[in-house]
Amino acid sequence: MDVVSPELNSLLPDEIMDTEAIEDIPQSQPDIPMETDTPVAASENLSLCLDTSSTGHTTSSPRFTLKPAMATSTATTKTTDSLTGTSVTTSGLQKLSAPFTISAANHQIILNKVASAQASEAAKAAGMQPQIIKQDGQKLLVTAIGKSGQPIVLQLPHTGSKPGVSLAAGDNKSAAPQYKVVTIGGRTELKPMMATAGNQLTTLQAQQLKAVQNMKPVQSVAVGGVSGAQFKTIIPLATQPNVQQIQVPGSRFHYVRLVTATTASSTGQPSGPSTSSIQTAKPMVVSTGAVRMSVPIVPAQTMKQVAPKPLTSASVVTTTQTQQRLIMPATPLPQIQPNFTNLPPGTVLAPAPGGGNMGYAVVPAQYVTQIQQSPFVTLASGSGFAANTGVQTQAKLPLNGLSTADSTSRQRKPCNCTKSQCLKLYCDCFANGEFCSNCNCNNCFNNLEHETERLKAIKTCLDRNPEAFKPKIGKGKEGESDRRHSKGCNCKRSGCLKNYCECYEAKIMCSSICKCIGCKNFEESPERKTLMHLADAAEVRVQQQTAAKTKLSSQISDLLMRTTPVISSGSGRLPYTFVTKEVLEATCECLLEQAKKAEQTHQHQHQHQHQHQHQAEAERMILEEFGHCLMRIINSAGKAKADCASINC
DNA sequence: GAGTTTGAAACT
DNA sequence: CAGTTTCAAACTC
Repeated sequence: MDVVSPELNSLLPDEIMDTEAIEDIPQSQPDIPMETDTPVAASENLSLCLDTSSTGHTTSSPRFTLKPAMATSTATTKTTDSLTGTSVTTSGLQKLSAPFTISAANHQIILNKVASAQASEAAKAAGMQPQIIKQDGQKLLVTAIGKSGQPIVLQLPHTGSKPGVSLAAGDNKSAAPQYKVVTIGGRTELKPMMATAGNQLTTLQAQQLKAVQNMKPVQSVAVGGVSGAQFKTIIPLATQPNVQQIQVPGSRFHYVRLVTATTASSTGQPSGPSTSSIQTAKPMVVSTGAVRMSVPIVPAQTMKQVAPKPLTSASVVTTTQTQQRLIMPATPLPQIQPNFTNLPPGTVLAPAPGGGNMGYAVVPAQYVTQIQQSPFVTLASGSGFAANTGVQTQAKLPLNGLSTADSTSRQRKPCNCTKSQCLKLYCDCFANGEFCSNCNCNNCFNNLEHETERLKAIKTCLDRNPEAFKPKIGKGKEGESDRRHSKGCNCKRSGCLKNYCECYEAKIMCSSICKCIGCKNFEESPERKTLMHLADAAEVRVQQQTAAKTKLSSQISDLLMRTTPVISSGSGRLPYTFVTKEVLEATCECLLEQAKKAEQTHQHQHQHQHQHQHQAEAERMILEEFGHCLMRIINSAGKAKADCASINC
């Protein structure tokens, strides 16, 4: 099955198209030629279809396919998955608002991206309907309507549904208050939706259509520095699997991940637990036969488990039907909201503690990793996706030139900010989109407890520089190095050979865009080569020392293994009982001291000596010392045995 | 560990 | 946009 058109493939960001990126996203920030505010083109109307296989509601191996939607179609378009029979029905509004549609055998989600308010107005005038989804199994409609661009999430209960039947607009007879309508602006409403007895979501009420008109075209929630995005990203509330938005930095596309809450009720009844849990998401692996795609989740760091920090106030928006959590602000942030589109890469909305009515906070995706590590939060796992247990690793995207693996395997340095409140780019934590954790900072505001301030700070940074939270190390131009600093350095005194230089620090060479003076950080630079050699030598030395310690440790362990049975046997071989732990430790100290001595001798007197000669000399010295140690042990043992014998006599 | 140097970020 | 100040990390002693 190949449902991905070549044109579509060409539009996809590298992270998606990289067939090797399923588990390992390339380090470099991809060049994504899609950062534009232009209205959505026909080719951009994609349908993400979840192929759930024939097992029905149990999605063990979800597969996603990308389908180009017929943006220009004014009539209802029905797309059928050739493998599963999954169908997606879109209405004529698609002409005006290009939706992202996710469909599955039992789940469907439509994410609208409304091109413009005018388009919505036109839609209303034309009496067009919002997206209609019908599907075997659970129905879900997620649309993007709301006043002042406030997204609204509409959701169908997780009840087994009959095959979908679309109803005509205006059918108000079947009030189905199962749909949770949530606005980013802080209004949380429950609005009845029109649906059939079979819970088929068919249309929106006129007032909701009206809201569509008023929606600002730029209201994307999670945007990797994309200004003026035309998308609306909506998070469904109560369905299995859940959906969490995904933003590929720099990409115009918004992706969603389907996640499942552990306790999500399959009957659509409200669930009890008040504790919040945001389901861990997995990279969506899109398989279309010839094309494999993974949908990256977090652009910067590995997300292991998604779980919100313990909250001091209402932090969970729980729908009346299920325990879905909406990760969106619950209160209006008029002065900030418009800049949701410019939030750091992968920004999601997460619960904010102590916020009173402010139920949710805007959190860069990287923060989620920290949030989820909270011990207070249980990880929701569910039946939607198989293998949903335990720690999960999300797709990895670069963080300032470092792959996620790099950035996560390496413990982040704690910051020491004193005056910036960790809300300026001076603070590495803040700049990297992370909460401060185990830092040495003073008066830190880079935490959920100061969400409002942090949000403003993010806005300020983005106002100043829309790319502020984008990785600084990205791909260079064609023909140039794969990695280079996006702005270039401006060094004057360091020669770009110290960590003051951002290029050098990122282990890349300066490029033509650098404005440095006296740069020595270029390919043929002798100074740079010397530094590299020194660094290599240091690394080799560390490796050797590690190997020596390992070897010695192994030998000691071996020795203990041999002697212990003798000691415990009480066989009368008294001398061996002297090889006690204390004796061994003393012996090891002697050997280590000898090794240090050999090293010092080499450094001070024989630096010209070849490496292998030095090693041999060091080994000789250590072995000699070992021999001395053994002799002392044997002598002591012999003496003790003699003493013992004399006592026994 | 204290003090200095450095260059990015922030400010004017 | 350029010059200056602020800031925190890198570096030195």
